[in-house]
Amino acid sequence: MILREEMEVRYSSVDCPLGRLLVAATRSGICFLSLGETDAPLEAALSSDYPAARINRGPVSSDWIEALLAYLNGETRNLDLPLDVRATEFQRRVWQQLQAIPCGSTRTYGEIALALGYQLTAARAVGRACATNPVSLVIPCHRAVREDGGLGGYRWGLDRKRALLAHERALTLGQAQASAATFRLF
DNA sequence: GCCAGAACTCTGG
DNA sequence: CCAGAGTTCTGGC
Repeated sequence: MILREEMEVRYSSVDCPLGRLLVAATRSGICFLSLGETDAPLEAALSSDYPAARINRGPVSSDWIEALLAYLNGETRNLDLPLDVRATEFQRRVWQQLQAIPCGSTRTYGEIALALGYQLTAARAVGRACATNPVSLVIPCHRAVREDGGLGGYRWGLDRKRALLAHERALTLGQAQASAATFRLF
């Protein structure tokens, strides 16, 4: 990930249906999100992505955290939160495509490549751009899947990707309550 | 700059 | 079904 000197990052972590959720933000928006079992690896991932930033545990907008939890609890389907992420032009275009995928559906890496005007073979590069998305959930990289029906990969664990897609599918079918109640990993 | 390696996809055996 | 090649981009050296 790109480093920005003198960047001030605060982070906070909470329990959520998928385990631990770490939210990191600058003054202007969310710059990093991670999901895992325990805080330690999530903190390590944060510093690894922002090696030059001044990172401290501290208050993060409760509105943002509430919005994320509401989404994970099936109370809302859209996440429209301010972001503060650095990206190459290509990444920005891919991430924009990801955000255009409606909750409950998916696109293949190849479809995204074509939508951007590239050859189908650019799918691999699209996968790379998805993999380096620093703000999962808000930029829904879990909605990108393989052409052959496979899930592809997920930085925070394929079980979470699978759970997120099942959750969103259920939400779309109007089974929010059922989904919220059964949202689990294994 | 150059290079190896990707969260891919298609082809051929 | 598996191996290999082709495409496009990125991070590290």
